[in-house]
Amino acid sequence: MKINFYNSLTNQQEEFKSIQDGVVKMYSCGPTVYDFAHIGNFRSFLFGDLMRRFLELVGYEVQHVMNITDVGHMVEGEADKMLAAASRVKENKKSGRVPEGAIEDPNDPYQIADYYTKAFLDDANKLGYKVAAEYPQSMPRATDYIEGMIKMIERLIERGHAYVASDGVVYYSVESFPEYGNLSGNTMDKLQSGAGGRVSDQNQSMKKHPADFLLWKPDQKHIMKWESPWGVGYPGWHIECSVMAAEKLGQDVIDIHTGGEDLIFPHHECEIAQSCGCSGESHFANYWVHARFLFVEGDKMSKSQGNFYTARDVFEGKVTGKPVHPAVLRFELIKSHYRSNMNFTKKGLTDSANTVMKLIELRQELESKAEGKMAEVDLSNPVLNDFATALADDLNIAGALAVMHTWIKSDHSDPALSLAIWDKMNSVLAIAPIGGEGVSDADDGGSDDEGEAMRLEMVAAREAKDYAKSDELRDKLIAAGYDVQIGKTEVTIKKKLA
RNA sequence: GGCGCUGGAGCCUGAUGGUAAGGCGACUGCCUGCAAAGCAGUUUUAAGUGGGUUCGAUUCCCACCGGCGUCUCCA
Repeated sequence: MKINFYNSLTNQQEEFKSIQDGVVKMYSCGPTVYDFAHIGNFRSFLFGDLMRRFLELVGYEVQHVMNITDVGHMVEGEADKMLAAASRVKENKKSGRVPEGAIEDPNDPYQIADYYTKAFLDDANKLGYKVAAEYPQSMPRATDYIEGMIKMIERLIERGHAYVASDGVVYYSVESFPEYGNLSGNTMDKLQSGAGGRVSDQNQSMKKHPADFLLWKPDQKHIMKWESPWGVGYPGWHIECSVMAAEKLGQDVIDIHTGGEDLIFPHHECEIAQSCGCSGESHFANYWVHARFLFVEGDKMSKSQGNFYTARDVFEGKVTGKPVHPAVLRFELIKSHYRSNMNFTKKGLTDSANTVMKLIELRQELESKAEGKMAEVDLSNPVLNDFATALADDLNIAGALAVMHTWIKSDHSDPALSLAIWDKMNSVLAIAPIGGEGVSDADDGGSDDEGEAMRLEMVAAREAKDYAKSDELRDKLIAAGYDVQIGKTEVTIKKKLA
């Protein structure tokens, strides 16, 4: 099957070929762990997950690594991120968002990072992020790789790509790497120093070139610091990804590197400069694939706008007023193309809930009809072939979903076959539980005691032909988030997914 | 200003040089005590603007306009 991805490096769709036959090595830039991850973060992460799962569907063995950034990097002119996190944690403890006892000492950055790392893994797991669910060893933490970063910096100095400035700071010399700017288009002559308004002139004076970026900063006072040949201090932001990608994936050139579009410059540009500067190879990753940003109800998501949602905000019902099943959020976040700005809306969420419910019900129906039988199916199956072919076209998810919708409506006279097709599609979509997947099925269509009590009361009322009472109970159940169906003699209720 | 992406019905969107497909929603009917769900049907003047190529352009090309990202915190 011919697979195309849009490569940010060349600004065009390219046919995908892996370096090693049948194996794909991919790296995704992960979260910084000094706050809960938001739905925008997850849109980008889940796009990487979708890509991974698609590649597996078509037969690749995928080695997917995602880092956890737990080093508090210095932000010029602002407080250190970990220090900022410390004060936020103190506030969150007061408000109860961070439970009592979860972080004993908010002034200990390791405890903060550890807490938010666990929270992230928990969210990612619920959302069916395969690496978090099944390969936690492929999620390295930056603080465990300081030694490797120091080695890479030493090698970059040896090879003439880095220098120690007069203030003791180690910088990467962009002029030593003519390819700098190939990914972002921000070549050295075009870079307008400080056009983004984030650079202070002060820190520029020690550099050989304004675009030179930091590799190691000696700083005794920094909240997280390590010994190094250049004094006690901390590493630059970009070096961790170069080091962890090489160490975890075991080679200098990898197949795919993903991330949010904002990471193209400077982060990914700098990663390329570091990795290639160190290895001498012409490429760090052969395919750079970036996800567009997410909007909320047509606006940019921002804390000041009040439309800033973490994944757990959505789960807990802070967006819709009702709890949302993680599978619904996952589906909502992956159902639009990764290179378009998706618009996250309440309506979209309820739409997704309907689709997810429909799929789950179809599977339950197929399962009971199949009576334990399961067919073997592969991509020679026309439905799956159409599904995979759509995704092979730069992850055309809408096309794949169109295939799926058509298939749902089609004839399912061979339930064992349909079940197998369903599971194959779901191995990519991961919106409902199949053996060992990350999404819990605890509340898929079930009901709790309170709902059950109301249901029984309703049945009794109906036997007594007390329709007023029956209707009242029905309204209550609906308000409590149930779908209520009244049959000839029975009443069934189902917890809605969103 | 540079570089890059993007523009379709109420919403999300597929394919496509020749009738623009599907999903959601909405509406109607069957069903129901009434609903819901399900099934059937309806939702027919939907492609930012202006040029160009063409017998014919939503599709290819150019310009413009709008939206978005980036230009040293960032998914």
